[in-house]
Amino acid sequence: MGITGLIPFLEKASVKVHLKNLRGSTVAVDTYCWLHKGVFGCAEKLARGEETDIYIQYCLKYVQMLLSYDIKPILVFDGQHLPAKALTEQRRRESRQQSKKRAAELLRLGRTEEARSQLRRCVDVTHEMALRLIKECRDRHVDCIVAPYEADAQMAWLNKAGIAQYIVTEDSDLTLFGAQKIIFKLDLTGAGLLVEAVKIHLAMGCREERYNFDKFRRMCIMSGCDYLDSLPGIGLAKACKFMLKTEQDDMRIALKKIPQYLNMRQLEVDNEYIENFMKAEATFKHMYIYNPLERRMERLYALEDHKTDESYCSNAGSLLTDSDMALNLALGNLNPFTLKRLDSWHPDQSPKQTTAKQVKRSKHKSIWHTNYNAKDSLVKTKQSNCALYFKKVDFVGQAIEAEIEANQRQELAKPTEAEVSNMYSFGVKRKRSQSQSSCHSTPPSSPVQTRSRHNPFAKEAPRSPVVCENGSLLRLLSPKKQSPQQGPEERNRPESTRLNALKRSIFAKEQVEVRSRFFSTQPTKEIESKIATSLEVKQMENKAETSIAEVDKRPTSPLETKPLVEANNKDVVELSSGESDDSCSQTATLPSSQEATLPTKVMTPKLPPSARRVGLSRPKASKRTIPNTKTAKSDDNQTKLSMFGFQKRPVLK
DNA sequence: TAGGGGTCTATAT
DNA sequence: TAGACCCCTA
Repeated sequence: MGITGLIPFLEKASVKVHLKNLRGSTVAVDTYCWLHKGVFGCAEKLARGEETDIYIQYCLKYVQMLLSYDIKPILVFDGQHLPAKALTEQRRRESRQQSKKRAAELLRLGRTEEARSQLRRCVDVTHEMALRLIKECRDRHVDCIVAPYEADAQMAWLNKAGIAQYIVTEDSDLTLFGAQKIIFKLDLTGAGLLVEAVKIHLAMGCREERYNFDKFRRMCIMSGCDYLDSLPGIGLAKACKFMLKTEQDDMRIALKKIPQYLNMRQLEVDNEYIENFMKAEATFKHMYIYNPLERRMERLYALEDHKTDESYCSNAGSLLTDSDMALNLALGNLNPFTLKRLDSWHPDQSPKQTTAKQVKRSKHKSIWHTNYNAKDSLVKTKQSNCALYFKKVDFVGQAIEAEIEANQRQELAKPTEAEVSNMYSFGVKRKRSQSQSSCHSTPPSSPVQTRSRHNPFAKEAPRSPVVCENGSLLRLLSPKKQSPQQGPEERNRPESTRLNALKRSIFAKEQVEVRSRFFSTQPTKEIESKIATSLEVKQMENKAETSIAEVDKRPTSPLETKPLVEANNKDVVELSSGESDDSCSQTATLPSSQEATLPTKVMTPKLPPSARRVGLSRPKASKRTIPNTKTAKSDDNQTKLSMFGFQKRPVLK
């Protein structure tokens, strides 16, 4: 869930970063983010119960990338669910179960594309899958650690202890655990967005001397987090306003002033909300982590350091008294949910000469080494501009010099940033992106600013006039963006809007199926180059239309031309029969007997544009009915909260 | 008009 | 999980 809108909120505390500038450092990685993305690419295989290592390879690509920049990765995995999240997890399991049922139903109706979409939602990342990755990492001498509870707290501790200088994650919650340097949105080109805790006051809009981290954390909790829903009508902006106004450090007193300070007289802050707020704050501060140097569990911050009453820590996990069990959990040898032993690897035992496969091994010192100390996390190396300079990584078992040479050749052959910019710049601007880029406080590191897909954080570069300021080729070609039938209002729109509508209608007529967001096929490049040289919008439409015909004519793979496969009703019944989806102890896969129900790839009949939801507007039927909004919403909120294991919260009168 | 909140989509290959 | 988009409220 995270903190809604936190990453954009932290824009003034953020800066674009590239791994080449982090050489010699250690990075803790929220590995479930990678696993989730990796699983997306092979969800159908997993759902069919087929063997696949696509998700492993996906993660290893990132590991390899970090190593190639001489960065020591520490892969961190989630452990047990916190009691506060048990019901959330149950909800997720139910949701997966629902997706499984829907997939079965859709297959029965022959709507296989939609069924695929549902299948992607019903596959979960299990500890067994994580363990496969851990084993691969062991082969490569890459450190892994399973947190007793949330990986976020574990990574924040690694950062606090000086073991990891940076943290890589997609989850904005991590900022609340006190991590100092967090890299969001790391991509396979090595680019990411660095958020630095020391700059958070800039995002909050207050002077440094009036800022402290507690204010920020409290603001985030107030706006709604994993451990506490927000009060109705309170988001980040209002929470920030309140935290800047109040001088009261005792939140039990301060929170009661929310209605006055925010001029929301109808808001009621009761004692239950205040108690739950205190518990949420304690959860972020005092969650249990595993200290690999001392080989014991401890709290992220000691209770006495923050003068926290232990009674508030009921959601911050509990201490495992069996130290051997705690160690084996941290090593990944135990299933965190069932505590069943799955492996017996131990860092103090000499590594087995297991693998016949040729893998590159890192020679960074392991955090599990008995003589490891935080100073070992910084590896002194010379700077290099070559992104794939393997020499510094000091792998063994490989012809390194030859590889360095090959990689340098490859690096030199890459297009320059300016070339990439030319290839991918379409001049698209969405309203939100504009506002974000306008208040970016840090200058770009490169003299050539790009907006390429490879560098999504690059600012708009001064460049030659673009042909189509109003929409990218992507938007042009996307059949999802078809507008409703043109009416009288449509005719009154500005010319550019009408032209766009016309473009969309052209493509609707052509029934183009666009598969790649990046239009990587050859005909697409032709479209781009044609459009780039055209100055007349009308002319561009004609050319695009021609190009679409080319796209349509492109040879289709045998898989694409497979006839629609009728679903096997018997299997569908089995599929939807509600077998338990216990992600805690089993892989969330469908029985292999259901394989026949999943055709490899089929073309589905297209819905007419009018049958689709255009944009994201809510269907008429689902519009909120104003008079009942507050009561309905607060009821819903209370339900949500009770599912979190907390009591009902204050509602609007 | 700013901001909260609901809904939908992409994520990989 | 984040972001985009849209609708609604104060």
